Amino acid sequence: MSLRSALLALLRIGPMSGYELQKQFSQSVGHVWHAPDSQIYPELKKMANDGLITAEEQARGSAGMRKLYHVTKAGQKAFTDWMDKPLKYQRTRDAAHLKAAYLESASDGAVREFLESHIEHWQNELECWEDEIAAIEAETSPMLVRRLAAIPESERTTSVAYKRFAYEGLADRARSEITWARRGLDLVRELER
Amino acid sequence: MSLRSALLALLRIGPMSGYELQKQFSQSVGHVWHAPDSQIYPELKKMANDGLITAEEQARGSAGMRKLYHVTKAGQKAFTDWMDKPLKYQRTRDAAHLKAAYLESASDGAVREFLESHIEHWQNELECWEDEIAAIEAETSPMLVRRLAAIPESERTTSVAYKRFAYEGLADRARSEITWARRGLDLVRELER
DNA sequence: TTCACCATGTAAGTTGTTACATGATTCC
DNA sequence: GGAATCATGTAACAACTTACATGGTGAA
Repeated sequence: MSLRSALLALLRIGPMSGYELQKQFSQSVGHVWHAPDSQIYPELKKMANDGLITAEEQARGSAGMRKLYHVTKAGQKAFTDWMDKPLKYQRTRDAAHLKAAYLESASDGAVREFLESHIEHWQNELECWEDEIAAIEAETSPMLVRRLAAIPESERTTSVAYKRFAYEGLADRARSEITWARRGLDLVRELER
Repeated sequence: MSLRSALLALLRIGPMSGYELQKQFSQSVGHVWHAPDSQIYPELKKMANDGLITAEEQARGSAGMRKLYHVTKAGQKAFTDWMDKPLKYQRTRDAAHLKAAYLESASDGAVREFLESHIEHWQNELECWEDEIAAIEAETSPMLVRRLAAIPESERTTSVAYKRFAYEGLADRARSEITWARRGLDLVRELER
């Protein structure tokens, strides 16, 4: 259901094609909720079937085609319903921490490599999110600018504040993972003695 | 592949039935990697087919039955291979932060409820993990005790240290989520003015 | 003309969710 | 005799992954 909500959230900014949505999912929103194109196109079709969006078919050139999706009233409602109803939390499934619990069974080099690549992974994530925060603050994020233009002035502060808040949470998480893995490297050194 | 590795990790402690494994997945390991029984039983069958484990059938009473699963050499290898090869990180899919980014579209009460239930959720998780850490330190965790009895003394410190390290990472994450959501509640108050 | 980008998908397989389904044993 | 717990699954569905498959447009 979250993919659907993420798509609705983007389409509420303005009508978009599957391709444009897909671009967003490989950039901005994609850093919060990832989805490949092979999931996006079928989902859009299903959403159109369910009446949440409508496809406006446009010709491009002589033979090219594209479908611009618009959110319907039912779609708006589906989105605000999702916003207003409590989130269902998934039970934990954390491969890195599962592996960490059995690190005594890994070969010497593998432990260090694991921790170092954990740091690298989360440092990349952190960078993405810090860039997003910077773009939000500077209001250079194209989607945010479009969204802000479409809503009354009174809501703009709130909108920016929550977006920033969301990405800060993700950045916090990344920092926490990095700190943890660094402590792991200290632990390895300690255990070696 | 992580479910398989988690099952192998447990079975390396000693032969167990599907039922016992399932119990572990609803307690200790289940707090790191969740799996329902409907996933465990078929996976055990597949693992037996793949030669990673063997089932020892035991009668209980007159008509009762149970299968004790043992790890084979191939299973041992599969586990250490998983330990030694780098983890593939899943791309981010975080419903709570996705929702947070669009909180300006939620009704007034829903924002607070969302943040409060986020805190509640992560406080529950934190409690589980802190209990696990306490059990690891006191060496009262039955699985850990069994494992420690089966390995040479020299490895015991390492084994305990990594287990503790893993759960501390999860606890850190929970704390980070709680701090974030609390900051969110502050933000709501600020925006109300 | 060729390359980057626009544009839209299908297909097969794996993993995970939710609900259903059944029966034995042990302890009180 | 009844409840908790032991014990093992199936079925239908939803979500996600990986790989494949195709063709148009626009600019250098």
